[in-house]
Amino acid sequence: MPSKQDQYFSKTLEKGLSILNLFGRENPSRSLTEIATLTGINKTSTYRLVNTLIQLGYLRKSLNDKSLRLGPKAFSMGHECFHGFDVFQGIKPIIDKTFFEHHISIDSALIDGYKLISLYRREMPNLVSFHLPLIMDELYARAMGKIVLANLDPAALDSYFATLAPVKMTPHTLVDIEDIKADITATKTRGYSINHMEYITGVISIGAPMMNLTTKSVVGSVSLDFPSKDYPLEAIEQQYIGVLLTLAGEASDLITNAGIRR
Amino acid sequence: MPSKQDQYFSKTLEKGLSILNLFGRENPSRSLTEIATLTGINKTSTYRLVNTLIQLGYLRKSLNDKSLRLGPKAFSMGHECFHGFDVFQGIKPIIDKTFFEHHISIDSALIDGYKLISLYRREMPNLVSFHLPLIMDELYARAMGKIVLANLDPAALDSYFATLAPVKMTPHTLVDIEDIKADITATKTRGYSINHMEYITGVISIGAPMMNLTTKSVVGSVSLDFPSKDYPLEAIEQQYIGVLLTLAGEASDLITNAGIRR
DNA sequence: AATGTGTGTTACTATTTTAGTAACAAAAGT
DNA sequence: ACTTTTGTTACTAAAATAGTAACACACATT
Repeated sequence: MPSKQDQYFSKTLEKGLSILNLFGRENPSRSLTEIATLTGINKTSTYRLVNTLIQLGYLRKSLNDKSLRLGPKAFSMGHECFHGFDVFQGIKPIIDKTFFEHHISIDSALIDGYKLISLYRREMPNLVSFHLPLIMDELYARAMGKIVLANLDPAALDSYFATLAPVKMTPHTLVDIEDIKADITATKTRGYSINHMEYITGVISIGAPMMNLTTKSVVGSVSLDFPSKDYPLEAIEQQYIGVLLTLAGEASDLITNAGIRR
Repeated sequence: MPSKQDQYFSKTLEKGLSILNLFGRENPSRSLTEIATLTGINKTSTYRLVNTLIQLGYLRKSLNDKSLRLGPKAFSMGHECFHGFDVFQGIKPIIDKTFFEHHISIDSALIDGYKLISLYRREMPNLVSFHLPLIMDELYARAMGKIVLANLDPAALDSYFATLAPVKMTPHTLVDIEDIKADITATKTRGYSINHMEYITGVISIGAPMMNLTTKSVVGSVSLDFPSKDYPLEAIEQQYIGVLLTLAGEASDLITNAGIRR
């Protein structure tokens, strides 16, 4: 008898994908028992699913036949899923236009859980060329993260703070939970977020949300990034808030038309 | 009773992944029936799997609730699978080293079926900046493709030719099947492949295989690319075959150590 | 407005697959 | 040599999927 919950939902597929999602740049290699405990799937089923992924080329065993790693098929599928994502193609011209018009560094990202996935970015040479991670955890310390937090519903925000352990990355990073909460509240009323060298010394950013205008929920954000030595915060706020909000509006239109939800 | 074939293989997961693989840059949008016919999965099961992928965020429905597209979760997983693939990280320094030592354009790719997936590339400014596709179908017209074909076992090569419909991309492109077969044979005895403006006018390339030295099977290839106006073919062959084969050897070592198979 | 066609969705069970326990083998660590 | 851990296999109850068929809905044609 099928589960009453949802007959038209495949738990097996969900489990298989959850296994694949355990692998990434931070975790290139995992063992079978590790996978079983992390996913909560029993060992036999884990073995079956992992074996399937191996046979299909999504995973492979290391030479010593122990640890598992991503296989070439995962690489090629990743390729396609990344470049085939139409929003990625759609946001390019929007960001490029603003980039060439105003000559400022721009970044954009989508939410996945409590992480931000870098969508597309353009960088000016005047910015300290920082190798930004493509997956960002530190929502509390980044303009793109703050504006997302400010637009989450209270329940989601609470569960974010429940497990948050802030790390001081620069002298300006806020690490006290109450300070961060106050900052988020201020961000909410302000309508855009400010990151004053809290993530990288010498970089000031302002962020605005990408909203799905139909569901009225935040699905990502955009930011403008400036070298602090050439751009004092006051000057940025005077000159670039309009640019930021226009850009965010265009991005939100794209998101809404594409029907992206969280 | 479980299937006698393999109790430790999940067909459901295989089907779910095959659905996800139908999407990509060439095919950003598909319908349910299209998916069902392409995969050969019956409509109900397709519906279940697609529904699962939607609920998990890997797919989404367009606004008119008809066609399906990749979702943000596919994008983020793609990201991770792409950048988390250790061979991608491993080949970078190898190619970079050769690039800075010899100042030539270099490309590398892995096989997936009868396609080449671009792995990592460095390009010199002197090369006509061609936006190469990241997934390459025209194996017969590219140096990286030819050397792969030359190293396939006869059966695989036959099935490649069985469905091949060559397209003339430049005046030099070989489109007669017999010509192509002869070229592959010549490539095999030569040990490296030559592409003399068959893919892009003005670009000459030489290619060598990335081999898994344990299984003695080809898993990808590397190529050196030159602008034909500065580099006649003879000069390239005199000067760069050694560089190419050294590079291919290093790449093969990497592949073998990583245990990449086809 | 009526009709037909295609597409997505749901209902219903036979059939197949998966979960879970347990046992075993092979490494790895002590 | 012994213990512990990790991967693999056997077995069957329990659960999920496949397949058929019917239905609803939109769109196009008449």
